[in-house]
Amino acid sequence: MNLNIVAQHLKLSESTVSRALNDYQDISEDTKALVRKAAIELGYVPNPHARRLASGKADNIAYIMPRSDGQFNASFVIELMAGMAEALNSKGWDLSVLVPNSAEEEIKMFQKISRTRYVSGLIISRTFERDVRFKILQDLKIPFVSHGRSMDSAAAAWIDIDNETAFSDMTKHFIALGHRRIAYIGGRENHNFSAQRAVGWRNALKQAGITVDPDLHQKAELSYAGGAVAMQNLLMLADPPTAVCCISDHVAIGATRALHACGLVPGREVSVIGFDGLEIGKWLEPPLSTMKQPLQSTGQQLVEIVINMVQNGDTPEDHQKLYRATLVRRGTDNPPVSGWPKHLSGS
Amino acid sequence: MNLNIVAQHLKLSESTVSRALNDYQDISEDTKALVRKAAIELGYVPNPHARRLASGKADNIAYIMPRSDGQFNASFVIELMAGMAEALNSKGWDLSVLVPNSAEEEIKMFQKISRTRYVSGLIISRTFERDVRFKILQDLKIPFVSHGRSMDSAAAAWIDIDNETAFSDMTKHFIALGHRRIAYIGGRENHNFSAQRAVGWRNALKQAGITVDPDLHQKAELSYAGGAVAMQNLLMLADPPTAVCCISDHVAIGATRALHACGLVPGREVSVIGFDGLEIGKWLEPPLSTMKQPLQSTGQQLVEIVINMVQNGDTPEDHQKLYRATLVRRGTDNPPVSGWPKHLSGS
DNA sequence: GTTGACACCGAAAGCGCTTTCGTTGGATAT
DNA sequence: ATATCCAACGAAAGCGCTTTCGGTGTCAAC
Repeated sequence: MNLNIVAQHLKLSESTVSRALNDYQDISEDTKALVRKAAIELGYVPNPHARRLASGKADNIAYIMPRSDGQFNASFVIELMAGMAEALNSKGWDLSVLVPNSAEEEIKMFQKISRTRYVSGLIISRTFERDVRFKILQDLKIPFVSHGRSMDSAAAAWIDIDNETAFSDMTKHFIALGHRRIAYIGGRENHNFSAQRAVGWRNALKQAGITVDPDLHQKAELSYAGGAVAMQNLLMLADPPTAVCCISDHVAIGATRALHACGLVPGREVSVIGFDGLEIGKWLEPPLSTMKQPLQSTGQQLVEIVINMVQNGDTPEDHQKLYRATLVRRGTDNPPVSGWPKHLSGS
Repeated sequence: MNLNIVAQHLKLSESTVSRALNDYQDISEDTKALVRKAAIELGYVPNPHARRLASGKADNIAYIMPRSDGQFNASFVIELMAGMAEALNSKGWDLSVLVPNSAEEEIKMFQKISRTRYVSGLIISRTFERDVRFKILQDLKIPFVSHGRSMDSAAAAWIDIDNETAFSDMTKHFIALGHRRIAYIGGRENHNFSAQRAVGWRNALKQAGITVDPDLHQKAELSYAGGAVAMQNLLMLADPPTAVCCISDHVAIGATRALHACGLVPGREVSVIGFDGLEIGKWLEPPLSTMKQPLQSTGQQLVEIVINMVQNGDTPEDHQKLYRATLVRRGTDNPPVSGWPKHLSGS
């Protein structure tokens, strides 16, 4: 079942049928209708490879999936991909996933794409504070959009959440509840979002006239274990915090585990707020407070941006969007209690 | 940079270069070496679309990603996909993901694939007890492998865990700890694994001479909320269980939440074991006992099976593998305690 | 009646590769 | 010497589609 057969069946030429299906202007509406009808009846679907070879367009986009290293949030990625696949499918495009094992391998993938053009657009994520990929992709002239900014993303297209404001909001919320010793458990700061979130925390403290104690800034692995270790460090301080801002729900969960281990209750002696809005948080004891980012449609939007860049040659800079995260109070954010820290509360 | 240029550069014909790169037998080793060297130097990478059009082979695999409906385990899917992508990448194949919104849409995708052959093999998951997809894919002659069995998968290729044995093991473990009132929280049984796990639970009870109380068989949504509801139902029984087998870690987490809500401690009054071996379980209070399935390499194996079927025409039935899950004791599986259930323990 | 303009369609040349088949030359057998 | 065979390569026909270009036919305009 190919163009030729459809053409014969209609007693038209292949080229007419092709142009009719692609809605060219020099085909009459009557024949267009005829052709479309016949195509459906015969169950004709164009061969993508032939189409791509002839047109030189790949009509698919690739998503660089972050490697599963506990460093990221799986349900987040799934949600994102589902959004992408859906948006692409409605346009007849494909979604390929690439899973590089290392930064070098990722670059090699880019080069291969640039050679063969077998992928028309790219979506990257997990950006670093300084991220060479932006320059590389720009040099290779591969249309791409990033999920997350970078210091090198000024001329690129991206969607991101306003990390700084989010953690500023989170910290201000703690301050409003009456907290003064407010810690931040972040990542190792090579990831961009990690640095931004630290800034938000720090600024909110400064604005409230609270001195920033460097001991209260923990740098952890972005995992359950990392959160647990960081919280242990905080608890061992001479003057431990009464509230902790966590860079992710995973880290926050690890942190609450460490609290439990010391006989403390999250949200009582030490308040904790995570980030990501994972559903699992609802089902913990006590339920984890968090901040939620609107990722429902993020996947779709990423796709739409790339498609616009590929098809219409849109300027990347015109597609930069910042979203605001919202606080979800569930149970681990409360006013400070008396009797904690113990050594300060008298006998 | 295409075949033609490489050929001119070497003063050979296109066909010779092509066959040399594809390791045909009628090309001398000398020229093969020469061609390969030149290809690397010139940075030649064949155009996948042209290759696919000419050869009629797609050299890519599509994975039908389960829709994100809380019904499945996201990290599981990610892990699987990472394995697939890696295995495919080493062979130069691509991984596409398809996310159907409904069963009908999924069928349509199959039909499109069968028409255009733009995908050479398929990986499906989330099988139902009766699953029409097996017959459909066989009729359409699309090579595929399933992650999970079905009553209709006799002639198909699949990888699965031995659900029945796993839940039999789990139940026997509870019996060995001294439990007699052992409940099972499963799914609605249209999913195949759900039914199999129920059978394992039931058989283990029968073997131990314990009467199977239908009240102890809860059918829940496969989500946190579903687990919570099911546990509430169990707790309201006149004679509640002392141990609960849960179909998934998600359900188990919901169930423990319900226990906490009633002032009970998971692993004390009521023991709980989940299934999947999610890492999150380690970080709960108390840590959730579970059963772990070996999914490290499952993705890779799925891919290898499809590739073998596509390339060598392997018979599907020859690729059916059953894996055994192993118990991971963490904290919520303990012997029954006295004083529970209350009304049976006297005043 | 000739010219233009325009709407509509067909012919044909690719896109870059694979694969069949035919050709060549040299080695071997007779 | 002739016939036979095989290794090694080139020629050429596609794969199924897109896209440019040219060619009709029709109608209004001068």
